[in-house]
Amino acid sequence: MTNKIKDVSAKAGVSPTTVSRVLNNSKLVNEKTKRKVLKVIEEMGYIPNASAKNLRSKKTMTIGVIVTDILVSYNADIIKGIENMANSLNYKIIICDAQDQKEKEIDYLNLLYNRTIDGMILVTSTLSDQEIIKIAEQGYNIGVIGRNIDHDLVSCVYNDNLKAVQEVIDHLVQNGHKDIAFISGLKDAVDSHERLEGYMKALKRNQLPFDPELVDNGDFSEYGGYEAIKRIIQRGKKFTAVFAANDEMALGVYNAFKELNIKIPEQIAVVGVDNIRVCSYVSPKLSTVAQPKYSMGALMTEKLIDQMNENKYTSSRTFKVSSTLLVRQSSDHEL
Amino acid sequence: MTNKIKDVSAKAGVSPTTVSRVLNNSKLVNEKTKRKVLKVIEEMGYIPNASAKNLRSKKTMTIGVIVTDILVSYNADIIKGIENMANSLNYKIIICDAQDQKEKEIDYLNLLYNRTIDGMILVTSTLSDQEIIKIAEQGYNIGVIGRNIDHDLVSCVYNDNLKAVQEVIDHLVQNGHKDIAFISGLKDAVDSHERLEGYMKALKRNQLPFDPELVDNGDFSEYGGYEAIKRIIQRGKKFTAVFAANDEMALGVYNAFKELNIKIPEQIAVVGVDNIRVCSYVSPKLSTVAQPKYSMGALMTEKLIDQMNENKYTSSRTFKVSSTLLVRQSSDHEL
DNA sequence: GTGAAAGCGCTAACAA
DNA sequence: TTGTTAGCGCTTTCAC
Repeated sequence: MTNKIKDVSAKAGVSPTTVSRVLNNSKLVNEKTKRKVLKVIEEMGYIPNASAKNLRSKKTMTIGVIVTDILVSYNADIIKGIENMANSLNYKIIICDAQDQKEKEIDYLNLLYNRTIDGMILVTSTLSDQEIIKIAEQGYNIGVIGRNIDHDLVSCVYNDNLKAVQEVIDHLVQNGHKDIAFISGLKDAVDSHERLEGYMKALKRNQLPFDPELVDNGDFSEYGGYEAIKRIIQRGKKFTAVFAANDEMALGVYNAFKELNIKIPEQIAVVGVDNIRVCSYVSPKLSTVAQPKYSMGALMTEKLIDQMNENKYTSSRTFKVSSTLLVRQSSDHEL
Repeated sequence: MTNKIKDVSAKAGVSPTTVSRVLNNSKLVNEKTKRKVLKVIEEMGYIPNASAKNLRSKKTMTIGVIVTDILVSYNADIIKGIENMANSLNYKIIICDAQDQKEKEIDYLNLLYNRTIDGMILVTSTLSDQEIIKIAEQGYNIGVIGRNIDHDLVSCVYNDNLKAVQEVIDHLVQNGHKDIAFISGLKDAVDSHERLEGYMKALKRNQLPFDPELVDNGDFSEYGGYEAIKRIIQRGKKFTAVFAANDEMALGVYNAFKELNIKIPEQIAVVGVDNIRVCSYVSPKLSTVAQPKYSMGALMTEKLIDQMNENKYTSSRTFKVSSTLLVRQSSDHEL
């Protein structure tokens, strides 16, 4: 069988504890002893058993990440940020693809309960604030990306949706647009509420009326955006710009206008959110709001690990990050 | 503290062993006893400790996945296939983003050695065949996606590159092309060799001469493709079609021809490989070779888990999958 | 069908 | 600075 600490300690003429101390970089060990032990470890090709260590130390140095769908590039960018930061702090990550099923999401939380992982990061979860708070109050380390939950035990990194939306509307108004349609996301998504709120506030600030007939919901998919804009068009109201709550739906809007032979941006301006890769490849290039996804993942991870190790209440567990409006061809035209 | 098996067994009036049997669906337990134990578990909200279980049973039900870069959609698709299959077989996956660094890749293999994971899947690894075989011979479960390693202990799922390339060349020849440039990938990538070989074979089969001046290497990036095609153009040879070893490089080819005001597909045909999402959004839509990425990931996972549990030599650990040529606008024009 | 005893390989607590 | 002892919580014998 493989070597154990006992084998190393016997060969090095020290106790298992000393070997353990060397392995864990404890200062409580003489430099000379350390070198001797290290040499034996090298010679024997000894590798510590992680399961035994986990059991005894009650830590696994692993963080779980639940995402709705790995393939969505928004999530992939965040995962990259999480993985990189985790790795640099000696943590591993377990990826959980919930496939848009709340049931699966709840299932994955077992990794937290059965101590497979030390903490969990939820990327745009479908769990309610209350459900998440309850988990945190049971003593589990949990963080959420994309939403602000007001609780000392839940770390959050989220976006300043209001500011982002206002920036978009201001930009469109500056280009002479007065009738701006808005395609919101799923009705019960937190982001959707905030963005709709931002839309209304921004209209007011620009002294423009709010017309509910110019608003509809999509499901964040390309086809959902296509259908939503079709519904808005059918209502017969005039509008010269469309703001979609994400890029996928904005692409659906492109499809609808292509069918109708309406030119973007000459006849209609379109702006999305997320800055997915396709934005720069479609014609015309799609204006969008870019979120610092990688940084959001990295920041969340740093804070969660901090929380796990400090294990104390800090008042600032919540981080609001800003996004950037990228004006491309699809909205770069003055009326 | 949290409940342990002992607490459950005491309350249920049975031995810890029996509780363990219930937990693991052993048949060696009376239906009545089982129900009783289950009821107590439910009441106490008992959750087994995974670390203890891992230590004792010498399994973690976890598979590691090393990818060069999560953000590359080719990898993301494969990961999705792996995650889904693993999950359905009750396994978890740990994602390792090697960020194109061989050093990091080697580092991650420690997860295998220290028993954090039961097996490892390499997605287009930079390790040599010999290095991988050595790991397998040490008794670790390892599988590779994207390459065929001829060894009983290494599971492989890879693509029939030769056939794919021949299909592309045949398609171009059918459309009247006789001078077909080829942009290969990194010189030392296995895929590159195979695709170049396929290119030469296909030319021969169509009785076309092979001109090395129509071949160049890129680094699989968009800009790499741009530079490669520029070099080929500068040599002054005539050609009417370009086959790039992946879509990113094909996009670089688009950029070069746009600069030169040369029309695709009227003046030049372009075909890529991978079927990344952007293909369908650029103008003209890019013809490409689609690999069954999701299935490759799923298949690999199924086979690796099989291998881990059967723990016996099987002669067929190697699976060749076929790809599909998707003819879109960029090559849909007869000369 | 059930249980008692042993121990997976490590580290924490305490003692020296 | 080092070592001894005692378990972490589970499953695996082996016995009944």
